[in-house]
Amino acid sequence: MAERKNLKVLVVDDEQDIIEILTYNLRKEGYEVATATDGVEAVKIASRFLPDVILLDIMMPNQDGVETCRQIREIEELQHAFIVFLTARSEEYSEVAAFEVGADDYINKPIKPRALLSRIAALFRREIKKEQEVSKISVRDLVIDRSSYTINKAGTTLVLPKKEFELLYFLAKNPNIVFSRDDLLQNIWGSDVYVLARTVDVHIRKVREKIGDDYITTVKGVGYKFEQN
Amino acid sequence: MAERKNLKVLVVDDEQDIIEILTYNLRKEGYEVATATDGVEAVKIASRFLPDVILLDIMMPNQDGVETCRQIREIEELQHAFIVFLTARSEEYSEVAAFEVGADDYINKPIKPRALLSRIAALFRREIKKEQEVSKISVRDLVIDRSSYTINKAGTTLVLPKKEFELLYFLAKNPNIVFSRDDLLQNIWGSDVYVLARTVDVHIRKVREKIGDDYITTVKGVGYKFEQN
DNA sequence: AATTAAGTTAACAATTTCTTAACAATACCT
DNA sequence: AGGTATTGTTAAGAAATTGTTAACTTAATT
Repeated sequence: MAERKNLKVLVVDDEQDIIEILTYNLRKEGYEVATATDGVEAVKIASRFLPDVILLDIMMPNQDGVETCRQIREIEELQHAFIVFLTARSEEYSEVAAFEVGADDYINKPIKPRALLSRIAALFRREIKKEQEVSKISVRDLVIDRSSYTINKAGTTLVLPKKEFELLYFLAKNPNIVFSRDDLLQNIWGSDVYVLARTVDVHIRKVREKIGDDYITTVKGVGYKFEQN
Repeated sequence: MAERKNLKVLVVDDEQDIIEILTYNLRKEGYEVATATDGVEAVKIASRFLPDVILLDIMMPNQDGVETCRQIREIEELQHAFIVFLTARSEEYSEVAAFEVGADDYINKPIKPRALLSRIAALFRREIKKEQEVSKISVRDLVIDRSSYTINKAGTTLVLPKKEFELLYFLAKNPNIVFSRDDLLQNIWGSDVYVLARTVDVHIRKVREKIGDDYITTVKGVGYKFEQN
């Protein structure tokens, strides 16, 4: 997995084992890694290492993750670093506080390396997408507006429920490309949601009901696609 | 859910109940399943069964999951098998050790069959995508586009059913090479599908009907080929 | 807490695609 | 040319996939 230009990750955890596993896996994927074993050290190192991602254990001696996060956010150059909290399932006390101080994501231990990596990768992808993502797209006679979750078709305005909107938006954004139901689930529902593939069909049906049958076509045995013309 | 070519899963757990539930669900999804009730047996069976996925209980009599995992990883042919640990929430002693010995994922009991299945499916999706090839090929006046599942011929767009599309795609990708009906069945239908060889003829006929007779030629007594010029 | 909306699942219907079998047509061989 | 093997073609029905509806579950809202 090359292609990445030297992204830097700072791992902060008081357990040496966890540091080792994460470091090992991240390096294997081509990330540059630094580590810290408590909050105070973390702030110190972060300010010099300038990581793109910070994996931060919540429960730590000396200074906990929430406070550490707050301090990191005050550092100018780390304003845009991704901060991901690591936490044991039980200690949910901080869940809310975590986001309040500016965390970007939240991962429960036990940590699954693959899941973690794919989530980190996703953070960057999201970032890239945000830059390119237009809130409004026009295809054929539809104007799909992300900011209001509405579809404008020939003067009339439709409001779609979230999933239906996302589905239409995703397909319309990638016209003429067939997506399998699993692809759609991955992209719209996310990788950690387990719903039946046929759920997609129901949403497709509802979208068609609202915008008409001739936008989304079925490729039997494969999936669905949005027809450009 | 077809589409999968005989993926093999080895289930290792000392509780008969769990084995049965998992086996039942996996078989229903079309996986080939073998089972073992302790670590020693697991290694023995794994080395002959050569599973693609190994679901491994951590707490087992005789030899625990971590040690078993280590031994399995030493077997050359199982280097790339996915190993997923199953564990009761409480016993987190092994969390770290598990990944150290090369586990790929980690699932807490009680196991929700659906989540498990979708996770296993996800493991393979990643693999399969890698193998995916060029999505667009141009031969003569045809453009065969895998991403939209369409054929473009001199400005007009043709939509072929899946098998016909795959057949044309395969032949066009390897022009001027004669394939026997069995070759085509192997490559397009897969190695575990048993249909009569003459089924190919029918599909060839339909493809010819749609794109014209002068692309695919018959080599009597041998098979079919796509004519480059 | 009750009500409403959204999302998911399950069941059945409708449709399309695939496969088979039968017969016709064609090429190949002696 | 006649016989044989192979392929072309068609149509019927099997199998697989998708459409559609309604019941149910979950989440949001009042």
